[in-house]
Amino acid sequence: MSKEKLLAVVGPTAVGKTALAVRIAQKFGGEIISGDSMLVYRGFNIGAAKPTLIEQGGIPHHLIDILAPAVPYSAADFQREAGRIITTLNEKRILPIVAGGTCLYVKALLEGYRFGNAVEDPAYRRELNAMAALQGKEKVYALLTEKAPEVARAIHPHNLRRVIRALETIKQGERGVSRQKETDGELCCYDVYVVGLCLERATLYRRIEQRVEAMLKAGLIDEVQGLMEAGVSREAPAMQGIGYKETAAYLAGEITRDELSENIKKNTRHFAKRQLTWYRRMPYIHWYDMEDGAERIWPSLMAEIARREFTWW
RNA sequence: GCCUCGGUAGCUCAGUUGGUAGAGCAGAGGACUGAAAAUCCUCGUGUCAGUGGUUCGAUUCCGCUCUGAGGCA
Repeated sequence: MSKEKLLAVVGPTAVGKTALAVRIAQKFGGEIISGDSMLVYRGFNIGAAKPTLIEQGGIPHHLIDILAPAVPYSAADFQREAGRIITTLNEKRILPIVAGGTCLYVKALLEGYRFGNAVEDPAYRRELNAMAALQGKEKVYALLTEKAPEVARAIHPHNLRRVIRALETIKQGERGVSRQKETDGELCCYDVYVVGLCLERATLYRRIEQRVEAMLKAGLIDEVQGLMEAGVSREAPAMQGIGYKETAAYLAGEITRDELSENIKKNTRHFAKRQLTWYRRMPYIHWYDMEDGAERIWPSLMAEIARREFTWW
């Protein structure tokens, strides 16, 4: 059985993934699947850099605006839903293009992570978080060491999130966090061409700062205020996104307007840096340098996609 | 002009009762399998403003110079 065809566009935040993906889709008759943990939430637009209808250029976009802000979403959810869409599009002979910056999501999809069966357990998470707050993270880690020492050894004691997830899987009868993949020996479980867009660090950071200024000018503060007035809690998953948590802090009077702008820029830079760490572990990415603009890379990119027979007609 | 307090890592500063120095932030690298825009780990040599002096030894004490802030005229 031959693998399903897929095109992926990855790269650090603010590098220009969205625009390029749309352009490829227009050229090859594709549809876009967002690989982004924030775009799934309705009402989170400016801060999440969600493409507007105009920016979507008439191309169908999947996995955007599918959830209310308080609904949890996960890498496993993404993997399952994106997988279904890819299958459907392949059957319809439409090129699926996954574009997005949530590296765990994209990597899990491409490499076929087997997430296991343990589901999120909000009550248990709350209990363990409370334990950490009262008695320290070490206490929770000690619990994990007691139940599964070999699982504990792979996780840093301070990394509460991952310690809790490990305990969650054990509580549901699994032996720790899965490390399995569905690919048998091969890197990716799709017939995929992965386009990576890159910029020099200094250029990337400059673009990030410009984009943050643009978001503030476009009304980010009003957007967040509106969401909070509509009842979205600061604890909602969607409010953890960069741009949102800082603006919520500003609206609560915890930071100044200058600090707001600086904090969003700083956190976005940190985020971009973490993304780049993921990409170094994805050796199948074909890198294209955006330093001189998208026009420069367009011809060679087109040639490569055509060569891969991503078009069926 | 005089007085006071400063001048130490890219930034904000601590410190050395004299034995050439360290935090936070920034920055860099890394981890990551159902919260991931999350969470977590590692990395700090810099004419201690300059220059004379005292001293075995000065970034630390003293003098002078430059420089910043404040005060008095």
